[in-house]
Amino acid sequence: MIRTRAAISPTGYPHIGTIYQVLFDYAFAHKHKGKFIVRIEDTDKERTVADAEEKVFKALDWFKLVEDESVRKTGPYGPYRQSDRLDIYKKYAQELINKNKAYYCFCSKDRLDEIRQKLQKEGKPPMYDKHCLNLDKKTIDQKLTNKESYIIRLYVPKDIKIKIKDELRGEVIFDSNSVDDQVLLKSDGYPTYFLAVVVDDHLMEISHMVRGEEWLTSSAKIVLLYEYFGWEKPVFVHTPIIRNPDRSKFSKRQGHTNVSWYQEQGFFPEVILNYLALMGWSHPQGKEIFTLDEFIKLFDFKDISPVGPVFDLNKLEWMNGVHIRESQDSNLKTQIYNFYQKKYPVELIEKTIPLIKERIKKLSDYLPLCEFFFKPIHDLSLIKDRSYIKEIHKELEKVSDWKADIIGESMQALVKKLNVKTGEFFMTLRVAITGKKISPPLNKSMEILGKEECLKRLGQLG
RNA sequence: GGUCCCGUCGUCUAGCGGCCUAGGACAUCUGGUUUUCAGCCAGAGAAUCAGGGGUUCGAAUCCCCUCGGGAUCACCA
Repeated sequence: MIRTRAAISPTGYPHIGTIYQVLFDYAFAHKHKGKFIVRIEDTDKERTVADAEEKVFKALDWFKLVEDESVRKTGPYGPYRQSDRLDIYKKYAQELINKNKAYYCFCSKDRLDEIRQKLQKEGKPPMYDKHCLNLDKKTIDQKLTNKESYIIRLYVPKDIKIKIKDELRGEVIFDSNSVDDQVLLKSDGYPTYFLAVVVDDHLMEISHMVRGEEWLTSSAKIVLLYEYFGWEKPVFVHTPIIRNPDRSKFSKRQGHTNVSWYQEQGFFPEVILNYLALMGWSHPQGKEIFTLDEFIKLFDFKDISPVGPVFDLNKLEWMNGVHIRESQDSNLKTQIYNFYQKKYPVELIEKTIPLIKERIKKLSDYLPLCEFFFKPIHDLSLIKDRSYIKEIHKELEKVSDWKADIIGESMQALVKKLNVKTGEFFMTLRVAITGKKISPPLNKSMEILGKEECLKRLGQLG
């Protein structure tokens, strides 16, 4: 049974990188008729944010990357929130102590800071000096009965090689001397990430541990823990991390990392997924546009390239534009209507769709282009020559059959009569009607606006 | 700094020893359609496959070194 999981730490807004991970988890699980689980990793009390959990689920719903098991959709492996599993971690930490694979540490934070600083000064990696490793049993018991504050550390032996097989990179070998005696259980009784993931992934029977490449270095600790417990390891997959243009980790300083931004801009979730899928993975036939179902069918971790891809908003916009152009008009109408909180009359939006479909790349492009349909916009500074606006008004009054092509013919005739430049004339008319130099096709727009409204707008200028 | 990962057009990538005088997509530029802007159509430029050594009849593809970039080194995840 294939079981993948997203380990979500509820510390803020859903990150686009998280969705990137989840996409792979979800696709792989679905491809193999397995299960995709969402686990809330809230073992850092300081950083946990109250409504972050809810936001994550909302984001997953938006993308339709819905999980099979989670805190809100309970299954046989719960609880799915780590803060609800504290007793479990304690038990397993104790097991490691009993096996001599972990040990109590009573060092003060000050002491730890001290040795860290000292090592750093010497240019060495800052690691714990195993000071408490060899405390005798009596001392430990005494300290424990005295209720001294303690943590539990992982025992990492000297001079061994720790091997991990990564699905994308093959075998990666670490020297245990460069692996720190990681804290497993904190003084507040909460586990650290390392203990918690291993215990949970095992108990929840996760078959593929998919996480970002930033975790690769620390996977030696994970491997050690699996071996200490005597548990079968999952398949390790370290996916590339999305990069900024300067190739550093994708950050909000250089890009838009919050899912909410993409929602506000009017990107479509399926398009974002399509785009994300193309980062590190490519369709066997070189297709760029495909559905999630198609991706699921074709996807395999083995085909992901380990190179960290730079996020290209340009291409995403292009894709979103393609999606809009390929949408059903009625569907697009509803999308726009809802996007603007139903503020604008849906019948009017419907009429404008054919005019703007090829002109917008995201839903938020709609209003700047179409606002004039809903209210008059006048910008006199854009009009060079207002002298013939009265003529236009007079001419349009005569148009009885208010249709785009007839309006157009009448205006063309006026251009000849006035002997002015066609381009200039229509630019004047365009600005008079739409308030902007860039607009949807003019005649059609005028038809939609209606004769009365058009004459009114011209009247106000003439 | 130690350790680990990575390195094909500006960007995403195809390529898995001969089909590569390196293909596609986005972006850029040019022309066409045109009453603006898009869209569409046509075309162009753009990678000495990071560099240097090997292996081989033959290397973007295999090996080694160098360089470059990234990640990580918390009682954070």
